[in-house]
Amino acid sequence: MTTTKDDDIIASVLTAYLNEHGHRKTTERYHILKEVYAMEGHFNVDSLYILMKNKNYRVSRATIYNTMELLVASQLVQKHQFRKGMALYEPSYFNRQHDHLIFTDTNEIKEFCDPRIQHIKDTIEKTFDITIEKHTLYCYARRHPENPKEALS
Amino acid sequence: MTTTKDDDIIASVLTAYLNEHGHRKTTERYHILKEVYAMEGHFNVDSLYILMKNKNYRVSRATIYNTMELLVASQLVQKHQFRKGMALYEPSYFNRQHDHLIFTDTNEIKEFCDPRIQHIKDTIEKTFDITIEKHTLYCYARRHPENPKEALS
DNA sequence: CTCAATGCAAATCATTTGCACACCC
DNA sequence: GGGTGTGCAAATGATTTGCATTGAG
Repeated sequence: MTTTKDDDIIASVLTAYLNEHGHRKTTERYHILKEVYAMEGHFNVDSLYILMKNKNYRVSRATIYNTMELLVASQLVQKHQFRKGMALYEPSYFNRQHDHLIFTDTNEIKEFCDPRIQHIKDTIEKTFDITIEKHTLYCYARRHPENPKEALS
Repeated sequence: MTTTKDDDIIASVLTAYLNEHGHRKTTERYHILKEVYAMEGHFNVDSLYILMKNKNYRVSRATIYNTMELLVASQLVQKHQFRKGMALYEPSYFNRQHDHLIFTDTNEIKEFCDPRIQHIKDTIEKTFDITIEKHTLYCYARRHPENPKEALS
């Protein structure tokens, strides 16, 4: 959920990015950005495509794929590959850095923040003398264990 | 690199798993297991397939895919999706739990162990009252920064 | 003997690409 | 106007699936 003001902010972030990189400011790019930020939770390209088609936007999957790449590059969106198959995306401008807990049986995804991950990254950067550009920490769990008896022990 | 003794150990682990799950102990499964453990570093299905073809094994990609799934299920192998495209695998029986640092420009992959990741997992398990079955922590960095000047600052 | 497992080739499916047209600069 | 970006449809590529055949139990 974003307000009109929020929409203005993210649009200006995109504009800055497009200007800086000499890309055109097409209407499609702004439409996609708006709808991305209207999505709830994590979503895939196809669900966004269907949604926009239903709203009578004239848009193609190809353009959505292209635009998602720009949105990821401009830090407005994060892309995830939690499992095989399609990638999932999430708007990231108003959220602070978080990691993910994936329930493999219900497909639920929960987010968590733990400051210790940053400490680990700091150590790695010093150890290898590099700069970490991004990280992904995915924890996989199951809500309903295959063997309930084992789960109790 | 594995010794003959190591090969016996991993073969017996596979045997135990196949018995326990009522799967047949086919020669292909043991051949694939042996060659998997002879691979250096992380590898993909196709490189394993080519290698086995060159060694004159009669094997198909389909069988390798099926067998890799068994090897992952039996904890003998770990599967990774570091980037889009093909999955990478690594034998895991003789290695202790580690995480990965991926260099996006050189495709190099380094491993590291940090005990704090276990502490994070412990916290998540308590917070959500669940059992984490596995996790992946991938840190992405670049050896040769796009903008060397920025890298210095 | 029987049915799970194999090899092969065709099918799948998310994503990418080629191309003619549209519209941002 | 010129060329980047778009929509559409066809291509791609890793993985999966169907099916006739093989071989483990």
